[in-house]
Amino acid sequence: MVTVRQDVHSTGIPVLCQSCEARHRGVCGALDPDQLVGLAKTSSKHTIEPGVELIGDAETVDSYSNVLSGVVKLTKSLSDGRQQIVGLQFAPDFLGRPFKVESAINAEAATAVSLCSFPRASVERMMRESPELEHRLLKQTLNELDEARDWMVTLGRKTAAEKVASFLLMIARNIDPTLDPNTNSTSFELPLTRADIADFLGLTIETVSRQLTRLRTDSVIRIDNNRHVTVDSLARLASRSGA
Amino acid sequence: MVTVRQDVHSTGIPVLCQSCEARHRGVCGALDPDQLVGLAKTSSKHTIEPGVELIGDAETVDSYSNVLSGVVKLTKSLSDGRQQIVGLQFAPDFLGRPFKVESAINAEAATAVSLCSFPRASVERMMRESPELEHRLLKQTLNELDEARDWMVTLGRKTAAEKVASFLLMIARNIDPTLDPNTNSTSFELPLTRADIADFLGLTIETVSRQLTRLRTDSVIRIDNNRHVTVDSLARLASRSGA
DNA sequence: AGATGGTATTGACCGAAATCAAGGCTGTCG
DNA sequence: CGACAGCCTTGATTTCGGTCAATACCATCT
Repeated sequence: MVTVRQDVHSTGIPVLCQSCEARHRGVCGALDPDQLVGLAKTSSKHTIEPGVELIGDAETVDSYSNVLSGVVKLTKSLSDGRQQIVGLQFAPDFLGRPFKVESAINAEAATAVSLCSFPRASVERMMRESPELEHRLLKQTLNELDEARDWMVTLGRKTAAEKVASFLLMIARNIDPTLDPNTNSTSFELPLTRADIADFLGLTIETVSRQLTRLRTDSVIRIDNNRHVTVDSLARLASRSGA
Repeated sequence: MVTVRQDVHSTGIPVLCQSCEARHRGVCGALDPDQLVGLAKTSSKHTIEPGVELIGDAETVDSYSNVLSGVVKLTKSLSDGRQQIVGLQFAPDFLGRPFKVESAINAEAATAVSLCSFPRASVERMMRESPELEHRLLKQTLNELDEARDWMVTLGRKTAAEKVASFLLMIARNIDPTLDPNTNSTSFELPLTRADIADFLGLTIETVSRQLTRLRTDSVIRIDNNRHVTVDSLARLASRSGA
């Protein structure tokens, strides 16, 4: 028998499913205790290795998930193999496309990822019963739309140097949402390889590499082990991001 | 006293507000008759000239609108003036960003546009009362997100020639939603200038012009008066769009 | 008609990023 | 250990699209 714990997470978000004692804002926060018991019964926690495909292009999607930790990349491809990353999902984002059985996009773990998944049917039933859940989904979707449009500007109008700087800033802000623009130093692990960054920015790996070395030789950032980035001057990084 | 007519439009969409006897799917279809009377009282129809700004960057938005006819372009700009069109709204799209007072984007009439507008407060009240309305908004938002992500692929990974071909196909499909891929000929008025197309595709006007002349000299399309496009071979256009 | 202004086309040239190619670093496995 | 595979960096060269500049087209107004 599954029981539901109702602790409060340090972020203030209720910890709801026993199967995933972690922040869970995307879905659970909108439900009442009875619904939560039902949801907890059908939910399951997964840990996924980097590179594993979560949702294949043109596959039918039979579950929805909350991202509990790690980064998931959403990609689209042209028939000849050219690829574009169209979104990154960080915890506690919701993963899945309501009202459509077929997915036109690919979801893949960029880092190690832990997920809490629910069967499609449970989520859709609960959406019908609980307007508050749909309201939250609408809010997340509107945020994702804003982000997508911001990246359209980056893709369409920024130079390679500006793209890379914008990317680093975006990652820094997502890893540490409390980051304020006045601090001048921060550091984080890059969740993406050079190839992923290139696919995200519409560039080649060589160009990404060259721009990163340029930021390095100009002492804006340092990079250890290809992954660990230290930003020495957030202001200088921002000034190179094309506003 | 305002009365509400409840005819059915030729598209099957109910015609609801007296002030805008036209298709109106975005908002009104989700409301019950009582709500509609309330909405009709506060709604107002506007006709807007090409080039007029509807929502300014960083302005507060105090109304929501349905696009009844024409095309609205949504743009974002960098501080140095570089501009990117991040979306086009065709009838019967809904215009406005719920849950946010400030708009980060600019909306401008690309063609002559007619709108049916509602005060922010009416729409938000009705959203609270009517889950069905929120449901429709969620669906439209998800569709816009899909479109935005499709364009991210175009912006990031397609060549200039593919971008222009993709653009023409997208316009053709929006102007005539019943267009099936087997017909080989269609024609329409371009709703955007060369400058707008360039801003949409992340190119310059010169490049857009050159690609259009190339399609013309290759007899894929014809153009009259800079605006009226006839596609002679939809299949050949599609084969140049990069899939 | 001629003048004006907005919009589109065309050509010559240039430069940023792609492509091609070589080599370095790190970790794993025989 | 050495060989191998992945990932990243760096350099040389090419190319696609941008920039600059001239011209054309068309509508409107005098």
